[in-house]
This record gives sequence, structure tokens and C-alpha cells, in this order.
Amino acid sequence: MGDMTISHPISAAVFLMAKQLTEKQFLKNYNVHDFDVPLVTVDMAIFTVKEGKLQVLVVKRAQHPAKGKWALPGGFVDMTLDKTLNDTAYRKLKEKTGVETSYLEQVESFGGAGRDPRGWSVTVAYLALISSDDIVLSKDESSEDVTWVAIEDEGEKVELAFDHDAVLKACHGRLKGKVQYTSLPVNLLPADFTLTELQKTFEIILDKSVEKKSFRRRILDADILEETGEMKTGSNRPAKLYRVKPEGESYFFARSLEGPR
Amino acid sequence: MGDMTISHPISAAVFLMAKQLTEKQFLKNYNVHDFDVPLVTVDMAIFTVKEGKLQVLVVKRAQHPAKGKWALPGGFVDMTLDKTLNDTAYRKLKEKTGVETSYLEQVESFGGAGRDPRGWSVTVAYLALISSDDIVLSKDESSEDVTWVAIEDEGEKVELAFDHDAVLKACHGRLKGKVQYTSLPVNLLPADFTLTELQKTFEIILDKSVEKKSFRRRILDADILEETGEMKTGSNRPAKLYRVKPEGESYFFARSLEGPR
DNA sequence: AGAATAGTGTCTCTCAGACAGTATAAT
DNA sequence: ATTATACTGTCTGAGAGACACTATTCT
Repeated sequence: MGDMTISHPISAAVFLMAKQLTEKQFLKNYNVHDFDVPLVTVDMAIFTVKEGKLQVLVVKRAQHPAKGKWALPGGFVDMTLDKTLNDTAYRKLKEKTGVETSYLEQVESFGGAGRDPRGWSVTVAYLALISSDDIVLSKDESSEDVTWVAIEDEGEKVELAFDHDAVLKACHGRLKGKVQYTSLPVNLLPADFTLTELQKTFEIILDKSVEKKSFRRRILDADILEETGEMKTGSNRPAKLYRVKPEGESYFFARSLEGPR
Repeated sequence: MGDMTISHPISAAVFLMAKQLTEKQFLKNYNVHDFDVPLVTVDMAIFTVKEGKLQVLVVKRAQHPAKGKWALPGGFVDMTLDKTLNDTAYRKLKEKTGVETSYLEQVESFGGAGRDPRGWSVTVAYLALISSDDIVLSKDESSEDVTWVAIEDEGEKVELAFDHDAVLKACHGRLKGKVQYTSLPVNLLPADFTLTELQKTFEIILDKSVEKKSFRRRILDADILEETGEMKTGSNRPAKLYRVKPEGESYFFARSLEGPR
């Protein structure tokens, strides 16, 4: 394809013409390719709790750049498929995990000249939470491998391509922060769960223990769960099963968990 | 970060070649303009408190598209001037207000096919807080007018171009949300201020009154301010002047302001 | 002196932490 | 019966709200 780029940032001709045109005429003459523009991607930190650990999904890149390196799943906005950035995020989530519905939240955008060797680029980072039950990992032509890696608190283990260490850190930070004063972790569990399971999930993310009575009081008083009527057996005393009430997935508490005195 | 998706937008030729190339060769052949890419802009909600009201800076667009309409200040990332998105934001803030340092926070990115008539576009929204003392408004060739408009809570008055109503709403929402549990409003005041002035600022943003004693206890116990030693005279009893300690500008409280019982 | 604004004393209320106690299952 | 897990009772303490009180300046 011929390179018709005019150097940064706007051609003088186009600029001057713009002045006396109607909007319609202006748009007719407007061509994105007259500019140097950043690349735009969406990258995701898809978290789950598995084997008692908070884990994040990474893919091994099958293609340049950073071929063979681990990275957060993501990709270019597809201007034909995606009406919004959220669409891109949902599409990527679906492609990698098969999951349709789960908690999705935009975290932060990273942009700069140095973060991708292809040039000035912007990535919009998303955070996704899914139950490890729901997942069937699947790779596509862009990744030669997909796997979960545990987040060992302070210093994630696998080294990631591009600036994905920073992206992951931002997403992990957001998750940890919000767990202090929201009910977010309900989105990491299957539809029905016990209070002990929920508490364990909080503890894993916060990487500290939570006092049982306070926890139950807090969650139950918030009135965001309802009993399913079923019990979970298998351990010793059976435990009540709960499910999230509609709208209960992102309750905000007025007070943060404070941790031990 | 991006994998090379085959479908639109990449040319099949480039894609096939990529497969057996080294990264160096790949990058040599890589050209941003082979793709249809979104436009990327930064837009800002610059807030200040003036005349007892929370106000936001808007500019009247001097050029297409949306010529003659009010909009949030912003513009394209300048790939030569800006090393990161934050640089773009700082540059825009400086251009419009002359302010160098103030509180700046990335809020959310908005992307979609319909939000700008020039095509699929992404804007990274930033929130800035400045003291109304520091400002000298200045327009440039992109705006024919610049002004402050009061945010009349629930339903901002001036109608904004593009989807800037939504962008402003997101920024305003973030501000209001964080004022519940942070010390953010200190960034809206001049360097030295009294506790009453600070309280008033909180009240203006929250659009509700705050109890005096609780407020002073909360702020003082947080240990984020220091006395300047000076007093502010002019009203009746003089008031102690305080300034923000280093690192005190974004203190997080463990409990939210709760409002009247 | 009276008005206005700055600043304090102190009570109540809510909710998190602590921790011991009770309940119900598996073995 | 013992053990393991689920669940509760109830005390303490931190910090927010309420509101009356004192302090210092102005007119």
C-alpha cells in the first residue's frame, strides 16, 4: 500500500482548506491516513482464583513483535466488528476463554512512543473476573499457548512482553484496591457458593486473613446475597449456599476492611 | 498488545510475510498506514471552584467538526511532542490555562464508531483540578472562545459537542466519588487556605453540607496538612492558614463521608 | 455590647476486629 | 466421642454525626 503520509501532524493544505469549508465538505476531504496516528489495542488482565491462588491469563505470542514471549491477551480494535472499546474487550475475552458474561471493567490506558516497537501506541487495559469453573481456554492463530499464572504478591513471576508488567500491575492494583470496599470477588466464584468460599476468595486477593464474624456480618448486612435454599455438603457441617442478587455484584461498602488491630 | 489479526484491517500480503520473518524484518515492513486505525485524542475536564460553584472549562471549537460548538478542551496526541498520554494531557492543560502543575488523573477512555464524524475514534479522558487563582485562560487557533461553566448538579447546562456530555459526566462522577473518601479538594485551593475554605470546597463538590467538627477532626487526624504559621484575617475571628504536606494531596480515608443521619 | 466567624467538648451511633462459644455434620 | 467445619453472641474500639459550647475578632 502506498504511503501517502504527510508528516506530523497535519498537512498545511488540509489545515488551511478546513477554514472555510462546511462540516460536510471538511469530512469529505478528511482522511485518517493523512496523519501519523497511534496504534490502538485493548489488553486484558483476566483473573480467576484456582488452586487457592489468584491467577491471570497469559498467552504466548505466535507472531512478531515479541514473538514467543508471554503477554496479556489483547489485540487491535476491529473497526468493523467493534462498536465500542467494550466490544473489543468482550470479544477478546470470549476468544480466549469462551466466557460470555463476566465482570469487566476498564482500568487505564497506556500510551507512548516506546512501549511497542511498531510505533506510538495506546492500549486500553481491562480487568476481567471469571469463575475458574466456566473456562475452556482456547488459543487462536495469534497465540501459540495460553495458560494461567499465579500472581505471587509483590513481583509477578513471568516476565511479560511490551509494558505488560505495568499493565498487569495497574489491573492487579485496581482489583486489590476495590476488594477493600466492594463485593467484587463474588464475580470470581461460580453462581452458587458458601460464605466460607467467598471469604477465602477475599483473603486470597488481599493476601491476608479476614475475621470470620466481621466478614459475614458485613456481607449479609449489605443484603446483596440470597440463600439458594440448598446446602453444600462434603466437608463436615454442611454450609448454606448463596447466590448474588441482581445488582449485587458491585456493592460499595461505606467502610474499608481494616485488617487486624 | 496486538496480535496480527487477519481479518480487516491488515493486508493479506503483509500478514503472510510476517510468518517467517525475524522481528527486525517484520518491523521494517510494518507500516501503520496499512491499517484502518482509530483516531486518538485526549480530552480534559478541567475543574475549578469559583464564585462558590464547581466549574469546568469549555472551549468553542473554531474548526470542523462541530465547529462553533462548545466542547471539552483536548486534541490529538502529538507523536513528536508527547512521549506518553500524560504528556498530551499536561500539554493541553498548559495551552488552555497556563497552569504547569496541578492535579491530573486519567479517568476513562471512550471509543467507538459513532462518537466523531471523522471515523472510529478513541479519547482518553483526564480530570484536572486547579485553583482559580492560578489561571489565565488562553485560546489558540483551535478555539474561538474559552470559558468556565458551572456544573449545575444533575444535568449540566451547556450542551457539548461529540459525546463530551458523557465524558464530562464520567469525570464529574469520578470527582464526586473520590471526594467521599480522599483529600482531593485540596488541589482546588491556593497553596494556603483555612479549614473553613477547605470544608466549603468539599461541600460545593458534594452538593451537601458537611458537619464542621467531624470534618476538622477527619482532616487534622489524617495529618496531611501543616500550619503555615500565618492567619487569614478579614472576616471576624482570624483563621489559621494551612498548607498541604508533601504527599498529602491524595490521602485515602478508611471511611467515607456518610452524610446526615 | 452584639454579630459573625473560628474553633472545641463530648455524646451517640455504626460498623470492623477479637474471640469464645454453640451447632451439625463426618469419622 | 472426637474432630472438623459452620455459624453466633457479644465485647471493644475507631471514627463519623449531632450539637451545644467557648474564643476572638469586627462593627
